Amino acid sequence: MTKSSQRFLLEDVARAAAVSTASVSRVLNNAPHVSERLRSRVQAAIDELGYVPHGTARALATRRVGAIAALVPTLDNPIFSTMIEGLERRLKWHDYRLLIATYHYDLQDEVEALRGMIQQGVDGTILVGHDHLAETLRLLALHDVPYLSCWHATRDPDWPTIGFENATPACQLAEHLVMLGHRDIAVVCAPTTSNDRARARLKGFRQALESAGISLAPEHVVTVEYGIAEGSLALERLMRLTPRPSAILCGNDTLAFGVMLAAQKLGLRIPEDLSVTGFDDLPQARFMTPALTTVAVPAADIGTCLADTLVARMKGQNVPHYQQMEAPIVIRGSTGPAPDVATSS
Amino acid sequence: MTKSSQRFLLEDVARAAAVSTASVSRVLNNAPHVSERLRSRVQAAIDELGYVPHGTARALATRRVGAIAALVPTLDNPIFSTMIEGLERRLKWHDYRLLIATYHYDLQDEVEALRGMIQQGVDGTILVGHDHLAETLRLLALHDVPYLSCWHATRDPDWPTIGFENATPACQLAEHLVMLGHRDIAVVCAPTTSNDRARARLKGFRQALESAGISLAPEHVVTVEYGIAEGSLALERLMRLTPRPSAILCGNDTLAFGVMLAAQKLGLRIPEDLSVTGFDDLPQARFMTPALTTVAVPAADIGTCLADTLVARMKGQNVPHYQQMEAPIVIRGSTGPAPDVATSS
DNA sequence: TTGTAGGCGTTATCAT
DNA sequence: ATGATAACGCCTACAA
Repeated sequence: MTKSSQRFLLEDVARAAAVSTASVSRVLNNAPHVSERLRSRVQAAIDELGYVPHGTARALATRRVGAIAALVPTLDNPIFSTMIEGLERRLKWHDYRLLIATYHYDLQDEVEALRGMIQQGVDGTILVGHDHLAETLRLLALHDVPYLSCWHATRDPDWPTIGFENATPACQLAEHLVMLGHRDIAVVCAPTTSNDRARARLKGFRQALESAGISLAPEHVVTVEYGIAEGSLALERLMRLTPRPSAILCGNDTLAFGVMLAAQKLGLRIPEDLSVTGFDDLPQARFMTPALTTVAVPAADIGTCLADTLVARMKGQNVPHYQQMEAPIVIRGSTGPAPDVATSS
Repeated sequence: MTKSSQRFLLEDVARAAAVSTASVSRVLNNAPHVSERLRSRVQAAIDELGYVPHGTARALATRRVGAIAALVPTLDNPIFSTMIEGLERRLKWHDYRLLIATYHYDLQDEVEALRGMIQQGVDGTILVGHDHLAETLRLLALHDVPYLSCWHATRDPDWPTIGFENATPACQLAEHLVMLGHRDIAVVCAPTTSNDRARARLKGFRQALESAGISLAPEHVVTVEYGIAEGSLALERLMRLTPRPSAILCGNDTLAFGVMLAAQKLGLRIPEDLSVTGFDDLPQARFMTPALTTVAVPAADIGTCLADTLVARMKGQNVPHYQQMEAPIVIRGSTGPAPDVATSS
């Protein structure tokens, strides 16, 4: 009934097996040059005592913790939790634990979180996107923590990354609308400060429209926080414009849901009166009525790939600095010919 | 250009400030009995060298890691990622890091994950639900790791918990349907093995119906995996029954979405031809057409409360063994009078 | 108030 | 192949 629930130490195992602590350690880490006789004797002692190695002590001696950190903007966006799922599963497979911190798009918070993780002791770090404070990079370098960024496609020597193009599919979505005859096109996007992905998508939209000779007026770009209700508000604002846009490009699926809802509430038919696009391809996108035209972001695959690549890098293996995954647009029922075209035909 | 990027140690700070390592340590942990003069001198040295304490070494000496583990079934269900969000934010506030592992409703996997966490060294653990293997409890006790369970309302001396009733609101939902005149009621639920929450909900449904004199025949209970498509399949199966059920109780919102979609596809109007209920109150529930009648699960609050309570417990404070939160039913448009009633009136 | 020295539980470098 | 023993980096009695 002692206060400290006497757990056993490596030393106890050594004593029980009548060998040295070094030998126990060797068995534990199945090092070479261990006789089968000794191994089994030690193993028996381990089993009998129910000995569990002390991770912290091991970490101190090894200078390897067995954990990596993931710093993500938020987990409330399913696209990130899906990525984390993939990451965690694969890390577990590699026998690494996952530490998580969120910073809600506040890059200073990201720095603090990173500082905490480094102090905690992590063997590697995953960051989202290309927008970070200089301090972030400095910390990473100072403590030479292996790291990887993701979700963007910027080739930057400072930022090894596993990502996808945000601008390109955004561009394709806009071209798709243009091809359908739309000329009055508006954009609903997430705040672009500290969010290169949102910026890249907006840039893609803009670029495609401009090469089609369509300029995106400031009042045609509405920036709102993430959320269904927010998307609805954005549409209501856009529908007060004259002429009304015939198509809405949304920065993500959730905003698109909000836009579609508001449209229905306004009596607008989709896609006959209004075309809508999203970005992410959340599970429900294909089930909406009509199904949402969007971009399929390989969230789970990115998570898996991040795990494999970071582990390889931590092992000192040479891994590609830049890995790009496909983020194809998927065209569904929420986009259709522009009303004018339909009418005038 | 040495291999090891010379980071500074506490010893270096001591030397730079011309004090003992003990003094530096005292400043670091702002212990009492430190003169202001010494403190500022040490602080200056710390700042100048950019010294960061070595968490692992500190953990070994202190026997306190500054991290807690959360073992959740999955992160692909938004209800859990929302809880994790709340948990992580609050833990950060308490200056704790969060380790995450998922076990996909495989309790043996949960044990393995827990073992990993304990070995890793965590100061506390969060578990979901009341269904666990005996080994889970044994590990927790053996290593006396403070722990908390959540999401259920079972009063069990072994399981301190912060949760809510699953059966009660399920019951209320069923009663609500009965009150609306429904007699042919079916249930679509998630697999109940290793999932006490799903079981409790099913039990609540069943209980309410039975006290209304309605028996839930086996073919009226369809069990499917989590997912929208799965919900749709379940409804298709149920609609082959004669007579067709006039109301569907779903184990969670996602299944309910699937059910509603399939219903629409079959030309059934909701709620005129079919009433549908969910459980969770995901963000989109209120935005569906019609809006979903469901149960509002306080996911984020649970996360916050878990953090506060676990931290208090780790500090040795006396905390309630059992905390219950409200999970009120919210009645919306997806439920309405039974067709027969409407017709016969 | 400040300093000295031993300990936290493993690993890893030497010998043997 | 196995065994001593010195790190690993910090905390904390205990001493001054």
